[in-house]
Amino acid sequence: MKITPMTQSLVLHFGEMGSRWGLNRTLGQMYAVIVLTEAPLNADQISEALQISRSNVSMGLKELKSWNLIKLHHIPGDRKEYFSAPSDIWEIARTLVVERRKRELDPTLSTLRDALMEQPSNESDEYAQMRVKQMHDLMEMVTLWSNEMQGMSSEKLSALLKLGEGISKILDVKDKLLLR
Amino acid sequence: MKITPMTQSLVLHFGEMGSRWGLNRTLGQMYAVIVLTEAPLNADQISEALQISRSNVSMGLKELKSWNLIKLHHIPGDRKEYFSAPSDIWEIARTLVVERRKRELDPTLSTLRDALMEQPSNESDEYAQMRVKQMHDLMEMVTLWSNEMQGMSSEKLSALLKLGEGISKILDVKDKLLLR
DNA sequence: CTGAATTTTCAGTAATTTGTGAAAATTGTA
DNA sequence: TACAATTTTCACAAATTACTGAAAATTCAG
Repeated sequence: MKITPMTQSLVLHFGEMGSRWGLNRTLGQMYAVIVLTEAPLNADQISEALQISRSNVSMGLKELKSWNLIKLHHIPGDRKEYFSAPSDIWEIARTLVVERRKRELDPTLSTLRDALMEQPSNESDEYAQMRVKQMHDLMEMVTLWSNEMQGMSSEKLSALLKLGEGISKILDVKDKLLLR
Repeated sequence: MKITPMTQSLVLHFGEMGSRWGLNRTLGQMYAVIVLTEAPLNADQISEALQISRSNVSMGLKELKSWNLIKLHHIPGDRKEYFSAPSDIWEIARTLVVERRKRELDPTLSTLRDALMEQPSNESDEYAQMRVKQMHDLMEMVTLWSNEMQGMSSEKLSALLKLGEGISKILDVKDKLLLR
């Protein structure tokens, strides 16, 4: 598959960013080309578009699947598998947040809980445990939000984000409002 | 500096997670030991506690400084520099969000803007540009939030996060409330 | 200003991560 | 079931990233 110069430069950029996003260069490039192309693509097309080996594409797809970021299609009369990204960008964002939470927060939350169960052996352990408690509570709240987000419709999510600076005002009046 | 078993296991865990957090193993370990220790530490103490070279610590501190994650102290009569983490965990979280946004979103936002300025050369470019527009708008909203967060007090931030599932309800009644 | 203490830099090496081709496994159709 | 098409796995190679010790630079007390 040929790729337009515009897509090409976006793909390169997403490759660069991929590493900063917990993925890696190839994964970033692969997802870019999938997101930016309307028709579902098969592994060979991706391999050709990005000039990477077929086996590398296979591994990349495996990982994108584990992130729930791609949809699988079958084209009648064609044995190949075709892949596309969700058409709703909010769905992609929601998935990214949830999956990153699973990878970045959940394991730590569990380690922090373990540390809280331990008996502090001295003063410095007591301090450490106090810090652990703070981190734990904060991360638990973030987890709650991420769960909340998971269940929100794209419309609602969009409305929430659009609040932007309005959020501060809302916080100020929230108590009054909810008491009615 | 000796390190208690409890701190030790937390440090190891944060090392593992470090890589998932856009830092790296050593950076994760370094920040863990700094956050979990009450007294500010100097480079030699960190080097000893983590069993890594003095030069590695120097490079790590440089990076932690660039993330605005550590505070510098001087102890009278001692020429060494001492480092600590903010005592307010919310401040740490706020800084992390802002710095990650700088690294993960800002460069992409600018690339997306560039792509939007270009003249689509054909139908597939038109589709790509439509996707770019969606991503751009979404990321811009997230940026707005991150800026908002930057200016929020720890108390307010905490209150906001505590809303948790309440956020949905608030969204539902927001229009009514703000119209009064 | 001198020089000892301290921090930073950097070139080389070590460790880790990523990518490939070939072979194995799987899939689906005839 | 047989077999060709397709996908996956995996051992090795390539590329990238992280770590070290030695040397250079900086800092500051006297």
